[in-house]
Amino acid sequence: MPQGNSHNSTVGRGGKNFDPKYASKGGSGHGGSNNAGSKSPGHRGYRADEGAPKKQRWNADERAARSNERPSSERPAYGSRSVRPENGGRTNSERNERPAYNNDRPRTDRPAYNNDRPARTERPSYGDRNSAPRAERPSYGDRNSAPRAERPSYGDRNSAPRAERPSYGDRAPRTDRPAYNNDRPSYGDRAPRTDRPAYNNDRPSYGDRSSAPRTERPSYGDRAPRTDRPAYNNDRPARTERPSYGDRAPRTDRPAYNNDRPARTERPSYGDRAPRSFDDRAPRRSNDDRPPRRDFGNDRPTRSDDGDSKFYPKRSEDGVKPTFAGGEDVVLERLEAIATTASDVVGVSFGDLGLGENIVRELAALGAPSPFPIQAATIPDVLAGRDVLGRGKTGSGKTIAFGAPLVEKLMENNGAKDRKMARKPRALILAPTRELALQIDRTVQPIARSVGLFTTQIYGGVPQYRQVSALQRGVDIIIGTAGRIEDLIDQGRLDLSEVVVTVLDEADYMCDLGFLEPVQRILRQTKAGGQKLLFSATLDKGVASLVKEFLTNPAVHEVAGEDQASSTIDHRVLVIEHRDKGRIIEELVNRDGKTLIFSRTRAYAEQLADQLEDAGVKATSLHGDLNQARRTRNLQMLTSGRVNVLVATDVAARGIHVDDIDLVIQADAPDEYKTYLHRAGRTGRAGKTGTVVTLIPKQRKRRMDELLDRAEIDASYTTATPGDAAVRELANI
DNA sequence: AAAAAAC
Repeated sequence: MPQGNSHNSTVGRGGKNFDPKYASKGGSGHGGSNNAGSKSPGHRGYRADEGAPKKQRWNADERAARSNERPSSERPAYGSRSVRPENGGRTNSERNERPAYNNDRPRTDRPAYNNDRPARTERPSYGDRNSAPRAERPSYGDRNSAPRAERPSYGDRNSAPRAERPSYGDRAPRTDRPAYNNDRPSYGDRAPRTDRPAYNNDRPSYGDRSSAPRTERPSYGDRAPRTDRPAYNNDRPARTERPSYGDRAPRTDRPAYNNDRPARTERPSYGDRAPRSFDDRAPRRSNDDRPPRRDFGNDRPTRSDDGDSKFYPKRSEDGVKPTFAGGEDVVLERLEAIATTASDVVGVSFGDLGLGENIVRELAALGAPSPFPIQAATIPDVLAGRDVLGRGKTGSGKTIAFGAPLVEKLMENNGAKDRKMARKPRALILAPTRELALQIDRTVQPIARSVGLFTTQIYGGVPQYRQVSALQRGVDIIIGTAGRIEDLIDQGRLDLSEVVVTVLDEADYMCDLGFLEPVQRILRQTKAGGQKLLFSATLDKGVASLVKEFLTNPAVHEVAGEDQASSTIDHRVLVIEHRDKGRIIEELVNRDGKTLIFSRTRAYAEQLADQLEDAGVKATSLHGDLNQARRTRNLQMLTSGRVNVLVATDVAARGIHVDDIDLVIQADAPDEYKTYLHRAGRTGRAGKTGTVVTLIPKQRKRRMDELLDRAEIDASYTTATPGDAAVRELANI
């Protein structure tokens, strides 16, 4: 625990929502010492007095107002930064937290209590499942909404606190802060241990922004090579060729690669290799990813052969080992068989696809009056009970593609009639991140409710008792993330034995190292022979192992003509000096639209958000070092438009939908082309236009070329320095 | 190497 990185920190912070923990930590915490510590010169929290005012700094309006009062000199980024770190966050968080602490307990408790009690009393009476449950569960269901509804009022935590503070004048802040101080100190001590480790890494670098870049670069230097290699490793294993080369060749080469670019320079000498790698790689990778797209027809045979091995289907493929061909064959064939085009869907309605009236009506209310291609392609097969693999580009409507037919199927299976208080869940939707799970529920819940079914979210970072009580009351559809689901299973509070439909969203990612095994364990808990639906914008052979173990004769669907050429996204690459990165980003975000910035690390995301705030830009961050309440809140701030800039790690790369993000900036280039595609897919959704700007140092051009090639993206390269017309032009998009 | 995912 002590070292649990993000989680611990997350939990710790989240603890505020959870009295026991919070108390325990606080108890363990060194309240008094904390204060002292925070005030010590060496501490970030030092200058607590100043820190308080600075916190308010976050609000641009307040800044402006205060600027008169305070010398601008106080705000120096440093001061604020130092403060923020302790808070575990930024000024925002601090502000939010204070209100949060005061409000949070009430909030968390109230929603729960409110929801539970009313619900409970109601339900009994509801013996009438239909009406009653609906009425009630809305409340449950609306746990989200309920809290939301409430929050609005709180809602305005930000504004409220703001308004209050001014009124408080100095004293209020003081009184509050003392309390905060207690927290901070506690964090101070704790933080240093858990959180700070991460921050420490950065800050040293931040401390001096100039230095920060420096520290990062070293990391890049190393990382870049490393990242590449892993990729290479993946491919190579796949390459049967190397085997022919003997194992050594790959090995020897890699060492060279390790040297990174030296290796690359060598490659030139390898002359052949690069081409090979490309040929091989591109084909294979493309096969893996692209094949789905292009290769369906062509490569399938090979793939089928290749696909045998669970983990290295691709690798073995070229090779000649078809031994395990079974699983992959299925995939390949399925892929070829079904490609839906937009024209195929013209005039087709959801009703035509087999969905009932209530669901169709609800979909229309959700803004989906008629099916998108991927939806038209998969819904009939899902309703027919088949296992389905679905690939539709980012923002193409995959959630409804599995969510709507899933609900329809549960309803058909006499779910409503058999419903009972303690019934076990019959459907499970797994997502890689909490935010995505929450987002999926926002779409699926209303659809389910329209036919009298209930959903609940099961994910970590929040107290579990509400989730558990919901399960005890009985729910039909579970939407969540792997960790908490396994946790509740282990506790005997969640039984998946009646789950007859399981969905893996971002299925290829769910097969990545670290996710695969938990997912396998969970799938094994579900009803044998149950229906499985795997969806992703980059669905590839990576799912072969799951397909082989859990799917039967799956139908593979994709949408024809959905390539990058038909995309509504404009891709740009800015070749810059690393030291200019911060300033260039500041210039790029100096615009009206919503901007999502991706960073490779949590620490840099945090630092960059702070930097932008210091530069007068309303920005916030989203990454795993934040507690869940703040994660949710910060994402909501972008959604609501309270801020126009969100700096995030790849936690936001997949699935997250925020309307009208028209610019995605990759402050750090991604390592994998799939990551690029998913990050880029946060813009240009549902046919809208968007721009993706990737910042790279010139020595990364080669890698970037390779990545874009694998992604089948054509991007323009521009060398840029701060103040360049090219940068201003992008900012004026 | 990073990130995510439970407490």
